[in-house]
Amino acid sequence: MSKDEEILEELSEFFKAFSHPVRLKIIINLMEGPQCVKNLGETLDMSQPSISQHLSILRNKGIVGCRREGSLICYYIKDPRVKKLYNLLIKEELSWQEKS
Amino acid sequence: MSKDEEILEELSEFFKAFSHPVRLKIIINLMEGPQCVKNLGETLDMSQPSISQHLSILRNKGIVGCRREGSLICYYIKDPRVKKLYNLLIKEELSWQEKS
DNA sequence: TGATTATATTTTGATATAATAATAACCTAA
DNA sequence: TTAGGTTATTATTATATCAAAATATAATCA
Repeated sequence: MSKDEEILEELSEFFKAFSHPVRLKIIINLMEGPQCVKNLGETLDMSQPSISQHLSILRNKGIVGCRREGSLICYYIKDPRVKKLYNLLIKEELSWQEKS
Repeated sequence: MSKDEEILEELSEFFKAFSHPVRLKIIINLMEGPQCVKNLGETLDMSQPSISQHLSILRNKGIVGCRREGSLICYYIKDPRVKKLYNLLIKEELSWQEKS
C-alpha cells in the first residue's frame, strides 16, 4: 500500500471514531476534561460494558488515552486533531454548549 | 428522540461519510472542482458500480449534489462543512497537496 | 484473605456495510 | 429506432459493526 493510501486509511479510521452517536457523546464529554469510566457511564446513562467497548475503540485508534488513578481509570483526549474538529464542526451544533 | 440526540445522530452520519478511504478519495477529488462519474472512475481506478454506490451514499447524506450535463452526470460538493473539514484536517495530511 | 467496587474482555445474535456481478435506465448520435 | 456510451440499481455473498449478557481482571477495603 502506498504512502497516500496509508494516509487515507488512517484518516478514514479517525473519522470512523466519530461516526457513532455514543462515541461522539463520549468525546464531547471528555473535551470538558478527563473523566473516569464510572462518571461517563452515569452522565450518559449507559451500561458499563457498552461505555467500555466504545472507549476501547477510541483507545485503539489513539483518539483517547487513559491512566489509572487508584481504583478508577481516567480517560482523556489524546489526539490533537480532536480539539480542532470539535471547535470547527461539533461545538457550534450543540445547543447546550455556549459558543465562545 | 430529543433535539440533541438528533443532532448527534446527524453529526455521526456526517462523519460516517468520511469513514471510508474510497469516499475520502472521492471527496478530495471533488474539492478540486465538480467531476463526472466517468472521470472519477478513471482517476481513482475503480469499477463504475463501486464509485456509483459510494456517490449515492454521499448524495443521500447531502454531502454531494449532482446535475446532468448531457450524457454525463456531474457531482459537486454540497455540504459547506466539507470545505471546513478539508481545510482543517485533510489537506495538510496529503503529501501530494501543496499547503496554502 | 474475602468482599466489594470499577473496568475490561469475550461471546452471541442481529444488523449494517462492502465488493462484485449482472442488469436496468438514460442520453446522444447515427 | 437502434447502438454505444454513461450511470444507477439490484442481488448476492462476505465482512464488519452493534448491543447485550456473561464472565474476567484489577484495586481497595474490611
